[in-house]
Amino acid sequence: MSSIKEVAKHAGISSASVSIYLNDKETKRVSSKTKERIELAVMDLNYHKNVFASSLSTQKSKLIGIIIPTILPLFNNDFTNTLLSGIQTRLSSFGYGLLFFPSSADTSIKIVKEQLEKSAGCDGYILFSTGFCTMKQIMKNITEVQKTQRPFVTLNIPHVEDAVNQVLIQDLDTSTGVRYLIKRGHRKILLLLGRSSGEHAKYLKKDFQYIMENHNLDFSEDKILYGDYSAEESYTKVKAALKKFPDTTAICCMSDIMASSTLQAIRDTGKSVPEDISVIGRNNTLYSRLSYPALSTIDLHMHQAGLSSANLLLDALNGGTGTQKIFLSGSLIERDSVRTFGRKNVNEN
Amino acid sequence: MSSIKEVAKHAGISSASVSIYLNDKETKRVSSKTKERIELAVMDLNYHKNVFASSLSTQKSKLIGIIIPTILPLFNNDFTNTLLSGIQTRLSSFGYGLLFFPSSADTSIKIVKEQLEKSAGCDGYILFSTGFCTMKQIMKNITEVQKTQRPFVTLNIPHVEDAVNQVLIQDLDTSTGVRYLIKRGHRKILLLLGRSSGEHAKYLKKDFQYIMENHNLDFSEDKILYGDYSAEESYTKVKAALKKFPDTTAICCMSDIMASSTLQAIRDTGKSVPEDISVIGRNNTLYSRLSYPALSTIDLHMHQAGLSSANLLLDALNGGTGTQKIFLSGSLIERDSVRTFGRKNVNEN
DNA sequence: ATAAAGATGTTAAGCGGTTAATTTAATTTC
DNA sequence: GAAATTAAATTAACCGCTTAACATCTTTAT
Repeated sequence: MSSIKEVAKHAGISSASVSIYLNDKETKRVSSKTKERIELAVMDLNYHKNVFASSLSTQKSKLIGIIIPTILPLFNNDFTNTLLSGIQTRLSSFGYGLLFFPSSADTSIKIVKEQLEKSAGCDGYILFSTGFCTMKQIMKNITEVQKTQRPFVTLNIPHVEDAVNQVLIQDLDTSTGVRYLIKRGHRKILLLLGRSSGEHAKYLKKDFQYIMENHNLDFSEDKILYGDYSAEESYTKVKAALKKFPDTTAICCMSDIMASSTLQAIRDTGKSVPEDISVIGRNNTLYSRLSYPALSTIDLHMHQAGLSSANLLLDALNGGTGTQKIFLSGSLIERDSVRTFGRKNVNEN
Repeated sequence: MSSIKEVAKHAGISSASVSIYLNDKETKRVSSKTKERIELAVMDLNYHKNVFASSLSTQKSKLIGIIIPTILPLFNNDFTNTLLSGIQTRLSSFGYGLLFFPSSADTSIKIVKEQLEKSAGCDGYILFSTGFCTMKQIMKNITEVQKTQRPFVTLNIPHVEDAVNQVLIQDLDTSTGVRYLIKRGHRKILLLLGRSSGEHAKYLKKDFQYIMENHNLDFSEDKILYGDYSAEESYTKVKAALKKFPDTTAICCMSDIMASSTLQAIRDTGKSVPEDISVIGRNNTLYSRLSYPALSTIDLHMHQAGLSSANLLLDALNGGTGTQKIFLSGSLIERDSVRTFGRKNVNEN
């Protein structure tokens, strides 16, 4: 790897001139003849600026660290990928790169610490949360990122009081889906969640119970299924539950994949969707569009969430003062997997 | 951000000792009392090593640059995501981070140049190709990466004669799928590709034509459909093609998503799969498992390809000499979307 | 002709680590 | 108790780039 000094020597000038020119090709501080000579030397030596030296010197890296407290493989989760895609789209157009430095530590906090450690020097961070994290862990994670003194944004993390830039995805709760099913006349409803542990799950359970009891509908713990976000597990759990609760008329799923699997499970027990059982998914991914019947689902606008979080970060990076909280709410996408059950009661909330 | 000097001062020792200890906590060159003092100072000052300074000094970054010649959003493509997931899994466990530095340039070569420019200093690279690239461009891209003098691996790129580490995904051609359909008695076959331009498309077309003609089956250019890798476009194209070729009995698709969409298109023309028309997908993604009927598909083992490419890179990074080419071949996954047509002719190749 | 202004270059001190070489201190050996 | 050995800590050069400050050379203005 040739250095700026070699380029300078090759062009017969000082490295300062090279640096000045390379950082601003329109500069007036270098004559056009010299510029040509530099260009030539750069070509001849196939010079590439050393990013680390440059970052060290300028204290800017044009790099954003993505902090995801999980030990699971990345890029393997539709939900996260959509967020990342949005983030990348926006950040790229402003010249920022993305840095992923995974960790193999065993707790969410240790993971975050290690990721921050390894990516120290980034201009900013985007902090994710995962279903695993408890609220305590989330708060600790936020504290860790704050220690870097760099701008950051949280994504997929519940609202916190602190002065922290946040993009908040509403309708992470069950209410939209469940209320919709109730509105359509369903009373025997099953809820298919991802994992049973973690802050999010706790919240969802409570929420579901609240809604059901509020509408005087049957609720019991075992009407909540845990599909582990996987197709297989969801299939198994739904099939078992349908045996246990054969009068079920609707299933509210916390992901399109799980909903798609639910479709299979229902089909394989000899019932059909939506005639016998209605199903609603979540996230409006391709899965919901491609499944048969096409799934009604809740669009969480994850791509937009990614874009928005990048926007917040860019604001902060450009010296924007004050913290922002962006609330995104989901929208119901009606397709073919939900039917009205019994008589319509349109006015119910 | 506190520096190593501040830590040293705080601990009352020289920065060299701090550096030595921090890089090897078991070192004999620092006394245990001093170690404690360093630990304390690090805690007090919330010290994080500056990655750029460290990389500059050691000429190692523990970073792998991912070079993907596309201007499309990343993390938005099942195919690439699966590869990335494999790569990340393996590289992470060896402490490497991933760097994405997208570019907005307008040609594949410029993109690669810009990405390399911005990520100069990475320990190694993984070079992707995309459907857009022609063979010429691919070769130029390889040359660009070679110029960095760093270890690199190509992924999703056709075999090249040069001494380049490559993971080659066999069955990128149509033959497996088409031959399988022929073997099952189909003669009126449609091929659904992604894009019509680029090296890959050219190859696929030729391949298809060869197989069809070799089996004395009807071939014409318009039996090749281009779904642009998207669900919508595929749907439209398949629907139109079914009108044009109503006697079609099988469709070979170059992605599960496109196949899934094909399923819909067939359903919406009043025919059923596999009774009237057989469909085969490609990549064995969740889409193929979750669709109805479950899609027969060709598992390309993309996750393994990602792992393998990381392995190659790690070998090279550790001074491994010689180049390796890993060939991965796909396996046919038989599910419910293909039926035997007419009489079986098992012995046909 | 001379001062002022403008254009073009260079010098050198960082940025925050790492590490070979060296010094200083503590032990061991005889 | 002096010499040799080992342990512990330090010095200072270096990684490659940036940039404030300074130097030199042209122009332009007066």
